[in-house]
This record gives sequence, C-alpha cells and structure tokens, in this order.
Amino acid sequence: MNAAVGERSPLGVPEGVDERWVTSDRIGLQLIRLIRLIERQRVIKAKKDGVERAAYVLLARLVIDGPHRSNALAEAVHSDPSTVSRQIAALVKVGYVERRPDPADGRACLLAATDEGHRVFAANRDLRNRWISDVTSDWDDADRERLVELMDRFTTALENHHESGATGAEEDR
Amino acid sequence: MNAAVGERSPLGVPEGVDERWVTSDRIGLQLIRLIRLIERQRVIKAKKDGVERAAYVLLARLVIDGPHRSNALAEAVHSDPSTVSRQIAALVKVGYVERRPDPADGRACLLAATDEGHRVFAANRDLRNRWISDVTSDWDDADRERLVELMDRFTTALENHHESGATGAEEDR
DNA sequence: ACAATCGATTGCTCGGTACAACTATGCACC
DNA sequence: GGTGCATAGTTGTACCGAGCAATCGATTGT
Repeated sequence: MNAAVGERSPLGVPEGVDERWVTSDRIGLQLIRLIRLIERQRVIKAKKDGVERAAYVLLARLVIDGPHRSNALAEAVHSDPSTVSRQIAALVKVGYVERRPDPADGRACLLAATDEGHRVFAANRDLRNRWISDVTSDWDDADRERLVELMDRFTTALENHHESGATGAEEDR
Repeated sequence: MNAAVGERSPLGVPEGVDERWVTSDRIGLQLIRLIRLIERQRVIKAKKDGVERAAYVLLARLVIDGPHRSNALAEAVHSDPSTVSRQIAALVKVGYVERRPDPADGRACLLAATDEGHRVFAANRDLRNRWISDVTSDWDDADRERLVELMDRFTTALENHHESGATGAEEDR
C-alpha cells in the first residue's frame, strides 16, 4: 500500500494509486502553484515597467538566438503570429527592435534587437537574475544547477510531446 | 573565468559574470520557457473542456485542503477576491461547490466541494496525471521525485520572498 | 441600538492572446 | 516574361482571466 502517500501527498488521493501516479500528481500541483505565483508576480511588477512585459520574451529571443523572422519567432515562443506581430510592432516603435530585409526571401523581414534593445534587455535580465539569486539565496549551487537541468528536461519533453501531436486526450493504448 | 558559460549559456551574456549569475539566468530562461509553453497548452486544451479552467485550481484547493471561505481561498491561490468570487459563483452554478454557513462567522460562508465536484476533479486530475506521466515517460522516478522536490522548494522560497515584502526592486543594500 | 467593520459581490477596465480574414509581395512555374 | 499562387505579415474582432475600486449586506461589539 502506498506508504509514500500519507506522508507528502494531500488528501483526496484515491486509493489504489501507484507511486508513479502520486509523483505525477505532485508535479502537476507544483506546476500549478508555481505558475499561479509567477503570474501574480508579473502583475505586481508590471506597474513599474515601461515596456510591454509580454514583449520582453521576444526581445530575449532576439538577443539570445539572434535575428528571426516574425513567424519563426512566433513558433519559437509558442505564440500566435498575430500576437507576435503586434508585440514586435511595439518593440520597433520604441526602438528596441529593427526590421532588416531578409536576403533569403524578399517578402520576409528579419527582426533583430538594436543596440538599445540589447541594453534594455541586459538591464532587465540583470534585475531578474538578481531577484532569482535572491529567492534562492540559501540554496547551494548544485541544487540550483539541478533545478535548471530538470526544468530544462521537463520543458523539452513537454515541447516534444506537444509537437508530436499529443495534445492531451490521445491515448495510444 | 567562467568556464561554464561557453558551454551551456546562450549568447548575450556579458563578460565578467560569475557562475551564480549564469545559473540564475538559466533558471529565469527556463521559467519563461516553461510558463509560456504551459500557457499554450492550456489554450489548446481549453476547447475540450466544459468548466472554466481557471476555476479548477479553486476546486483543487477545496478538495485537497478542505473547505475555505472565499477570501482565504483567494489568498491561498494568490488571486484577487473578486476573481475568486466569480469563479466560485460559476462552480456553484454547475454544482461542483456548495456554500455552507460558517459557524465561526455568520456573514462568511464556507465553500466546499460537492460530491460531484470531487468526482469531476478526480477525473481531471487523473487526466492531467496521465499526461504528465506521459510526458515524463522516459524519466526514472528518482528524477521525477527530484523535480518535485526542487520545484516545491523553489516555489516555497518564492512565496516567502514575496510575502516578506520584497516585490522586486527592493534592495536592502 | 447603532455605528463601524468585515466578508463578499459587482461594475468597469485592461492586458494578453487567439482565430480568421485580409493584404501584398515576391516566387515559381508555365 | 507574365501570371497564378503560395506565403509573410497585418489587422479586425472577440474572449478570457485578472485586478482595482466601489458597493452591498450583515454582524458584531460597544
């Protein structure tokens, strides 16, 4: 019988579940908790921030991965092209991103972070990193490293799973 | 000499950063990636789902932690009372949650999941767990366990940090 | 008994996103 | 070399979720 259940798992766990179920359950609950909390933070921080917060993700992508075209960018961040289009427009307007013609295809344009964009992103990144560093101030670095490693693996697995068409209710069994 | 930088870290990393910065940076990037992806999944799954997805979090809370009053629930999930109020109203309407008078305070009411609510939540939970189990099908259980453990720690740290008033730009230095 | 208080709800607004229809421009095929 | 056509991107519209602020209602406690 599920010895592990009583100790960590909350109520509401049906009997007859195996350990794998329990762990999945805990992952799920942690995910919800984490996301809800981060979302909340975002709202709080949103006030003191000039630029569209959502657009930072795009800026980050451009800084880190280099120029993209708009559609590719959308795919990279799992967003709709229309969403990205508007956000990019905003970023261009404030001068953090510039449109350059794509040599490979005349009707496309490559988006690239400007110097100012780099600067702004770097500042933001630093802020965020300070915050994270702060939150995990009492962690040893091995654990932080492990967290990254596992999150990376998990997200990657998620990406693959979701790309392979299994959007949820599929079962191959 | 940031030996670790060249290997895993993306471009755009300024020189002179220490390893701690890099790890924080990677945590941040992973967080963004993960959240964005999950958000996306939510949209996709939202279609095939009758109930307000956002409300499931509340239902979960009620099932797992037992009855709450509305405001307490809001705080528990880091949401605004108004938001919770509406979501609860919806849950009550479909009969997943019931309002019971709070013996301790006449003007409050305790929210509790009904039997039907339990049932629906259990089904959903199972689905989600199957999905997570699927995504991590090639993980060994120790790693899944570790993921939970680290996420839990991280989220808890976040909660504490955010409760201790440090909402972001504060510095005690 | 009455005022202050506290719990919950409702009005309004906003940010972020998606879907779908549309535009336009270069591509590629004939 | 012209023309249909695919493709890149934009815009129109709608929706969802959330938050703030004001309000309603009722209780409690003086």
